[in-house]
Amino acid sequence: MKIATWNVNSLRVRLPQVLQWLQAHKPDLLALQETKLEDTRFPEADFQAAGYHALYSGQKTYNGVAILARQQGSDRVTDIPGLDDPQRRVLGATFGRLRLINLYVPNGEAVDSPKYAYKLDWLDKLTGFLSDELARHEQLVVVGDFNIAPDERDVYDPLVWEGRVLFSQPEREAFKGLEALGLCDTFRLFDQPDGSFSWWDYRMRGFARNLGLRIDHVLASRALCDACTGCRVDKEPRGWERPSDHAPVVAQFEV
DNA sequence: ATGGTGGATGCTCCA
Repeated sequence: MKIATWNVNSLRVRLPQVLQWLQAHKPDLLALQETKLEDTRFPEADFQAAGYHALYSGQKTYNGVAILARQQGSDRVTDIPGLDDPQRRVLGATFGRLRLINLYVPNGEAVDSPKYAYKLDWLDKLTGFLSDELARHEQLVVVGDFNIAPDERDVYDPLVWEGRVLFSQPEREAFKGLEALGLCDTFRLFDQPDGSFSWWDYRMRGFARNLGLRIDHVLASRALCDACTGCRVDKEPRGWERPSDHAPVVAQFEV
């Protein structure tokens, strides 16, 4: 089972790239974030033609999540229980025995912003939700744009980023709280090249200089961590013409 | 010098 996550920053713009990537890598599941499309505008027929079922929870202009899957999904969920949030950032579904939760965690803007408080509250509610999901599903995978770089290796310059949004201690503690539930960061189960990132700012030639952060993750329950045979960032699409600012992260499971 | 770049929207917000 190959599972991937990719913040596409507008599916309208990136649709040809997503279709090309699907053809090349043939994942069983691909989770997308920042589709920025209302559900009525979702290009379902294009994905059907490529051999994928689509689940989506979108909104105009901002946010929006989707799951492309080789098999049909069931038990779709689009909200964190107890969190009344019009922003479309959550999409979960069950595929066979495997439960997938796709997240677009709030960015937070800056540590002194109201959006940062919203982010921390969102992560707190998420933790409760995922605790329940873990109790229900032995095979749970939680993927997406977490907008958190978990440790020093995940930022190009830890000193520059210390205390800043995406790398602040409360955010990293929230990430550790997810790990404490029994979710592992599959990327760190394997040796990785230094300077492995999943997002590079469009500005200041960030990608060309590898000034990036690793904020897109594939977390898995214990049973699936034991069955994980690899996890890597596919930097290639970030180098394409008119790219998303994020690269796909791909994990392989022997299930 | 609070920049710089990209996406969607529509005289600006979000990342």
